[in-house]
Amino acid sequence: MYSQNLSTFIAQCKKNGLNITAPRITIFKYLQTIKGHPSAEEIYKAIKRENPSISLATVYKTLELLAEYNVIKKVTPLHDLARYDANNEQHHHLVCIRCKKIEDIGAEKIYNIDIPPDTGHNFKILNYQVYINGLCEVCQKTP
Amino acid sequence: MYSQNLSTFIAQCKKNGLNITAPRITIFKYLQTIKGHPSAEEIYKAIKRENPSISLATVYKTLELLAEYNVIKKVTPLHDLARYDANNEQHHHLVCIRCKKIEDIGAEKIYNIDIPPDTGHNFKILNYQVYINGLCEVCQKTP
DNA sequence: GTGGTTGCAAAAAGTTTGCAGGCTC
DNA sequence: GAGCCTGCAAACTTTTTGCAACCAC
Repeated sequence: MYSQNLSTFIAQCKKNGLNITAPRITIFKYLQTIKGHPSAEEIYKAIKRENPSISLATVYKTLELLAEYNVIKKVTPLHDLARYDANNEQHHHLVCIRCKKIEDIGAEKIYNIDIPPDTGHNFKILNYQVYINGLCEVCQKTP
Repeated sequence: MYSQNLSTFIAQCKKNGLNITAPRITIFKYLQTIKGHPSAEEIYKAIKRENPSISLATVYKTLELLAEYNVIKKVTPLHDLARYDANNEQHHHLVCIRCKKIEDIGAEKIYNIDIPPDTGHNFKILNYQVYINGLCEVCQKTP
């Protein structure tokens, strides 16, 4: 699977006016190497071996910053906190990136989704959900 | 959109050996009424008007319990905390429900997904991600 | 009456912030 | 050298836990 290399990363940082610093390089290299999607805490623990003086706050700040400039991706479609839903039919979600509102969209609206029986990871599929990110009606109107 | 009614809810609770109590009814009714997907805090604030003695801890406990028995749905495919990813190509995710590991799956593996231009919510679509829940190779083998 | 459930308060877990010192450019 | 960035510590937010009192069955 493709993941950008170090020089691309450096170029992206420069383009956005971000300094190239040891913590940033270390964090990026770790993300690039590791399979899966570590949490800030996991990243912190792992890179502490290589750079013992690094702080957890820096890891958080760096990750947020890089994600903000789209240099890395923050994998949390639902923002900060857990949310609950009395609708336990199969359905998907429209997530407003500005006001964080979540609306349901019926499964019947998204048709023809082909999930391959073999994902190439020996993964046993139980169910799936589609998260559509965008702007809700209200946020489209307010600039 | 369909959402189960009160008698179904009561039946489901009984089936699972859960007592029918005032907080549970209140929480369920609120979830059933409200559009969107409130957080525990939002639910707490809203139902406090109707039942001022309710506590936030009870709301958390109730929601977790109901979600555990699949009476309601917890909308947080990524579990507890934020996760990060150096792969900023379009891709989707395999989420192991047991060990919480997340693996990437290339967008090319999921073909033919038809997101309707009009979702029926006047929502402006920017992008979307598919979360596939299931069991990873390791967790399939360990009982 | 029994056991499950609640409310309270305290603790834990995760994340953000302010600031002085240090590093990149 | 200027300004961005880091590390530290403290604060804050979200969630969990322990326990005595209470309520559903």
